Amino acid sequence: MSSNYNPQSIEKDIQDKWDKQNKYVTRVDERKKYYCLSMFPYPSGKLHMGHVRNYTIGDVISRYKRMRNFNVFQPMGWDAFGLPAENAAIANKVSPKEWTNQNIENMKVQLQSLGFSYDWSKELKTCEPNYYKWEQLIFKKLFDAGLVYRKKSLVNWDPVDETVLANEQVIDGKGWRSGAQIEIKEIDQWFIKITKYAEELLDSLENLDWPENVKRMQRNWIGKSNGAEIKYKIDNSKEFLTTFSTRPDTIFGVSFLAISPNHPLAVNLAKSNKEIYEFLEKCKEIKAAEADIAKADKLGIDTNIKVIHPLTGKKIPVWIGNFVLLEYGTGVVMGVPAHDARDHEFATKYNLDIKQVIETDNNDFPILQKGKLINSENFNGMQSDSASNEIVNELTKLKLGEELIQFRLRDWGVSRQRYWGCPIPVIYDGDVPSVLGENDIPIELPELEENEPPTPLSQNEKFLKLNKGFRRESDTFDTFMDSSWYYARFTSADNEDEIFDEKTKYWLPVDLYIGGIEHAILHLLYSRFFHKALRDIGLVEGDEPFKRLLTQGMVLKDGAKMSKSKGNTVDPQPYIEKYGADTVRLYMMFTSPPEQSLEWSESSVEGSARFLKKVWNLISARKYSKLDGRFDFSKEELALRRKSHATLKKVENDYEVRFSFNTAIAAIMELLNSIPEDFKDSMAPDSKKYCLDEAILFILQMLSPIAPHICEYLWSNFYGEDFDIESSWPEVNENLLEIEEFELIIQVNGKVRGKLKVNKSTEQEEIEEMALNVENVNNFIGSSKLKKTIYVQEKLINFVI
RNA sequence: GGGGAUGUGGUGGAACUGGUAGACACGCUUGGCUUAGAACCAAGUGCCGCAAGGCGUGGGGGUUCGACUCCCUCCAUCCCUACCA
Repeated sequence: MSSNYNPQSIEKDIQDKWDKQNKYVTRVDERKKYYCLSMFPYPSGKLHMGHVRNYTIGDVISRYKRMRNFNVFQPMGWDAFGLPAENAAIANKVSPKEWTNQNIENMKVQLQSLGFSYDWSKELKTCEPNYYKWEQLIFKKLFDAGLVYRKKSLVNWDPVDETVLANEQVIDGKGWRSGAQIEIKEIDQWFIKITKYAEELLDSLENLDWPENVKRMQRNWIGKSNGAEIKYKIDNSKEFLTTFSTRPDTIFGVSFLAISPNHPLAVNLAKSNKEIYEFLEKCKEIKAAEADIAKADKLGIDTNIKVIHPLTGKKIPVWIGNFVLLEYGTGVVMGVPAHDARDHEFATKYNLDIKQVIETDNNDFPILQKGKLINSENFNGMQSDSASNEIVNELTKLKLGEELIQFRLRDWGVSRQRYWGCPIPVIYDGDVPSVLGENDIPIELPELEENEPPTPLSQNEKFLKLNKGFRRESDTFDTFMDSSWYYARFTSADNEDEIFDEKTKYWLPVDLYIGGIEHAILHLLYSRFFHKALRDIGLVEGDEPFKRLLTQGMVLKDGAKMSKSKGNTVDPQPYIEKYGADTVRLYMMFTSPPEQSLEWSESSVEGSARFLKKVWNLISARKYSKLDGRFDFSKEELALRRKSHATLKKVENDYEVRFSFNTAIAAIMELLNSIPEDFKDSMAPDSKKYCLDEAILFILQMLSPIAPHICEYLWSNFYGEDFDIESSWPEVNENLLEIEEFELIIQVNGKVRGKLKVNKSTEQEEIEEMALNVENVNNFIGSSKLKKTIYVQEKLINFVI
């Protein structure tokens, strides 16, 4: 007699068995490899449902691929450096290291209790010298390759705490702890030349098997634009102001130039002009995040400097505008109020000229579309595109401009003024930096004393001070550095002597990368760049790190992304304890398709638990009958077999092509529901038993990637221990899928008025006649004349009257 | 401000290529079982309507024999915006 389904005990047993067998420790072998990677977590404390969703998707695919005889590598590790550890350290008086390691321990136990088939022998933590020494080596190699440089750049400065703040730590322009008005400050920082790879990063998106929306976001972010550089001579000076514009055709509509508050000219003017000085001070109160700058009121101040228009020779005023970014283009914008929305807003506010130079029917400024030029001297009557060419030619002749391709993408600033990060391996002799090489690394992060709060390394004299007046670099790396190459290090994480090895060659690239859509741009772009740079310094092969990408939608709680810092996380633990890991996994996969964002709700967890119970009740007390399948099956028996095979076909497609786990589960539920009662009777004839056995085997195999514990348990009980469910996948018998009848939908004027079972071999004429004779259809057509009849093969017929 | 998504019953969602809207679940209703409850089983369940039928995929408009699906427009929500990860 069967006992009740008790997930807690069987899950523990099955997991112990896997452990004992080292089942998921992976080795290079002759099978086809499949590297399935889920984005490693920041160890924030506990798992939340967003993690569970992400990691269940990865595990389902890994397990499925294993059943299809792939050599699957699925590692897991920790993105262990970062700001929250420092915050926690200050709040709770534990060192960032201790806090992080404790969190890792907790989260690892949770991951293991969910039964994810990770190869833990390759676990890595980015906060260990063992990992970051290689990052320091990479930095040295990038430096030697000419990809690293230093330049001044802006940070949010808290004048009270005397620290640099992350954008997240600035709330309404105030420091989150001190409450002080922040100010934008310029400091020296390290940059990596990602822009050198802009063109390649753009071009090689083409062939990636990534979701179109992610590719689109990356394309827009890189932002290649064709335009021209145009020089405006400063009146009464030999200097020029250079602008970049994608619309040189509107050059006759320029009525002002706007320069960034951080532009050297503006900074210079502020030294002798009190009003400008005050304006710049005011601009410093807006935090250095693009969204904040863009949303701030557009403010400007006239510098009283004029420039000479390169084609008309007219004098044009130069303004300072708080919306102009120094980092993008030249930090100077040519203002064309009639044909640019932002310029229009600015000009209206400050009463600057608005001059129309493109003809349109209505004069609703701004007019953004291209068209025929007016008010443009010799260029009147030309169309925008050819006018742009002609104008650029003219400017080139005058040596006042030239055609230019510009990218929106900016170089990557990797300096952070923090404690809990990878030290940048540099020492200074006075102001002169040298990047340390292989023999001098790792530069280890200094340990903190008991109860010592973490302060930026710049305040740690013991660490900074070296012999003979040398000093260490006090900045640490952006944590995006850590996560930009971990996918490669996983393959050789057990190798202490080399950064990468033979295994790296075997496993890379990642065949499927799974993670949150919020990483669509930064993390994924930095990793793609790193891979190309690592390739060019001879450390890896191939052009791209991630062959295929699956971006899961966010798990929301109270309408916002679930995250520790927002304090709206939902811990899976109580659910695992109440229902078991299989139910939690099943529920997360069933409740919505992976790419969609999902508002957390537990309302139907019960349904998932109920389904597994049904599976248990059907199978736990049965044994496989070992029949050979040579029967003359009845219609009913064939129907069940057809359902089994059709479900298998659908599930294969859902797992492999569509990543649509909710529909796969629904199909398996349907199959289970469709088994007639009399097939389950112990006295049922062998032919029925055979069909039932087939359905049971299929259900267990199809479900096991999602609910591996219960399926493995039931499988060995039903089928026997000698054959592992993980090394088996059934085959679809296409012959069984053939049907001789189909249901015809009959429409009148596009509305369904009847249905009819029709034999597949029936001719169209006969079908029309049969359809017209259906009583309800006849009622609707009555004596009306048929205008048109549309027949869709084996599907539908529509009579238009 | 810019970029990317999403919007379907009371709820999560399905409809894969323009062809039956609401699969599969949750919830709810009724009945069975039970001393009672839980669990389980059976039937029903988009809305309006006694019915015939009509209406219905965020709002408005369009293309089509036919639109959740394509086009235009508006609205709402979420994510990213280079120092949260």
